[in-house]
Amino acid sequence: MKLSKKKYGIENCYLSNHCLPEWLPAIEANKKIYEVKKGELVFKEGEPVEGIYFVYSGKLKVHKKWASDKELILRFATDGKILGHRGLSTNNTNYPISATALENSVVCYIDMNFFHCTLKVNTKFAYKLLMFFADELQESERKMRNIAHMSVKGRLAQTLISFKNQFGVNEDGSLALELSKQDVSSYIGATYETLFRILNELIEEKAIEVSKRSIKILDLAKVEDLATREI
Amino acid sequence: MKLSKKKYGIENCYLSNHCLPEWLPAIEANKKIYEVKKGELVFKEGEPVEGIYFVYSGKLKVHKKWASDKELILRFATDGKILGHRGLSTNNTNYPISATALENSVVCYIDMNFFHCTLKVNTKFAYKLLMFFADELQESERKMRNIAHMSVKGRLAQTLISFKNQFGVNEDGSLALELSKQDVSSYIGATYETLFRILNELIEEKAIEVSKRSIKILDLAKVEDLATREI
DNA sequence: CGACTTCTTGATGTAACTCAATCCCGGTGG
DNA sequence: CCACCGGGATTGAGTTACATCAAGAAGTCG
Repeated sequence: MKLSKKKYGIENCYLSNHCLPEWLPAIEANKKIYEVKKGELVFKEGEPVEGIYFVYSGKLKVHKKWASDKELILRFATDGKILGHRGLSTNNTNYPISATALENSVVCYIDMNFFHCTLKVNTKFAYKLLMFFADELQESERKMRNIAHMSVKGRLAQTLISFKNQFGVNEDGSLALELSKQDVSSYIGATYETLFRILNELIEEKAIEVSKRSIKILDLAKVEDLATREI
Repeated sequence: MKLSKKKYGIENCYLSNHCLPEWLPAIEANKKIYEVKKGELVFKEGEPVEGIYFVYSGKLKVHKKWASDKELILRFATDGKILGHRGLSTNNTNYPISATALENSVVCYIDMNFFHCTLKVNTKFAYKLLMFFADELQESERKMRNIAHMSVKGRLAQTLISFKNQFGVNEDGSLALELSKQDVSSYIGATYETLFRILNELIEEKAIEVSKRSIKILDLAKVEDLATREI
């Protein structure tokens, strides 16, 4: 991860979009823009929290380690999203999770001290962020219940629906998110092999179509049914 | 759940503890105190969000439904804690979870409109709440990973440790939280029978002692080991 | 073209769920 | 006071979904 030499504005950034206009110059003065290569780590679980990141472009995953080679992917972040906000806490000073770029990305870094100032000065932003956190918490707990009680097939169906909603589809109808099967399985909390078998089941049922790194939903009703029937 | 006739101050309440002193009269004027009987619902998943609650006394569980008879308990709330803050969100206007009293409790209700005002006026409180949400999110994601990858035994051990930290122990060393086995199993995301067997294993290993509705940790080192070894 | 991931599939193991039977205990009514 | 009842606690047996392991096929990159 290295400082970008190119100049980036502060247009497409959660922070600047919700701040007071008079605060923008301060942000401009304090931000740092980093270019992150595919596969590169933005920050790592256990490291001390130093700042917060806003995604300008690219795709990243937020994940929590497990044993030596396992992980659980908690969410994916694309442009306009926040990264590292889980480190926002006074008593816990280390990142509880890691963030890794899935493709070459550009992120905007804000020092934590300055960010805390921002929060205190921009009450509207703080309010906005609070709502964002409430949503994240809801989503997190929904996912937790699913992992606890739903079958892998149901979770996969839910994941497909949420990918569709979050990232949309390409012209050909495939999900606009290229993920390795490895990542998908880490996201739904299953092994690679299990995911593979379940994908095949769905293909046989003509519910989806898989090619290379992309997935297309053929029978949305069926997938939606699978995603909700067990709840 | 019915309005309390008794007068309650606003001392032991997350809201009043973190607000501007000059805002306290407004809170006083807007609060409603409810008495909740054991087993009674404070609010229910799916219902429209109308307000937020602060626990004065008692113990409650926050849970998410599943099928007809299953549930996942997300957390327990005792005095000083917040309830219903998951409903704090502009786009989602229904509670994503339910809250039920485990024993007779007293809660303080604040209308959501007034609460939003409070947030806008009391920036320090909003900030405090933001930190609280960050912590909740961390905890939620830690628990999610555990449910995804940890054995029931490991999760139980973690749960015992966290109960000890959150609720403390009685003079006799037993956890100061009386729960039915049903509730414990819903909290760790396992069935009643499985929990029972695992409890027995731990008893045979002389790690814990169980009587009626209380649990005592005998061998803390062992429980701590179980709680961390798989991570 | 060989080394090296990533994919695919089968075989096997097992933790945990499910269902059902029995046990235990407190309450209730005769 | 005791027999009876009901519901939670306990235990057992069977089933299943999923993980694990292993090994071959197929891309892919120098």
